[in-house]
Amino acid sequence: MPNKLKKLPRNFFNRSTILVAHEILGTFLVHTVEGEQRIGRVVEVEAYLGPTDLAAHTSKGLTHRTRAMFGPPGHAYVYLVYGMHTCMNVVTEPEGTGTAILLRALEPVQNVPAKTSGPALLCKAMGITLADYGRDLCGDDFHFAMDPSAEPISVVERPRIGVDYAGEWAQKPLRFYVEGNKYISKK
DNA sequence: AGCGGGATCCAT
DNA sequence: TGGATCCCGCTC
Repeated sequence: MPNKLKKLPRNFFNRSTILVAHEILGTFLVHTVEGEQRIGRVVEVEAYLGPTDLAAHTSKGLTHRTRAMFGPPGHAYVYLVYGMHTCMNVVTEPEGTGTAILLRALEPVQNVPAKTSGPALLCKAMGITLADYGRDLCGDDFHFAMDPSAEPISVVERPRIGVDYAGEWAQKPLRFYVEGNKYISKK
């Protein structure tokens, strides 16, 4: 268990997406579900760099679905994939930029009832659904927090998963994870 | 109005 | 390796 946690302010997210992707690793996602705090430590993420990034949903421009990803930083962009799974992103950079960070794996910390390795599995385990689309991530019941006394971590950079359709963008090292962590979704 | 595909997961 | 399963975005 971590020591005292300090909630991340909105300006944490209003910075370069790649920087935020690095720095969000090792922080804690806190979600209160039915009065109970579920906590998972972020160990794997991917950066999606906006309309020029052919792997990003915002490369199709502003649509009903991508509205939240073009919204202000520090909010949740949740979407449905393959007709049955939900994935969660954290919106970064100023409103209108269309950048976000996909959560790919958490390390269970507290009140986490199921597997958290994989973007859809972690949503299920943390109780995140499409109802959380566009939700503020700087509130009491849904936020990220850091342990100021935590040891530094080593970050591994790899190509993103499942974006082979994105041409040269598929090769860019925009997947980041905590080196050696047991809960990484894929090798 | 219809069609094809997807930032996944699990069983085979 | 393929099936589940449905919303989105594009085309007709």
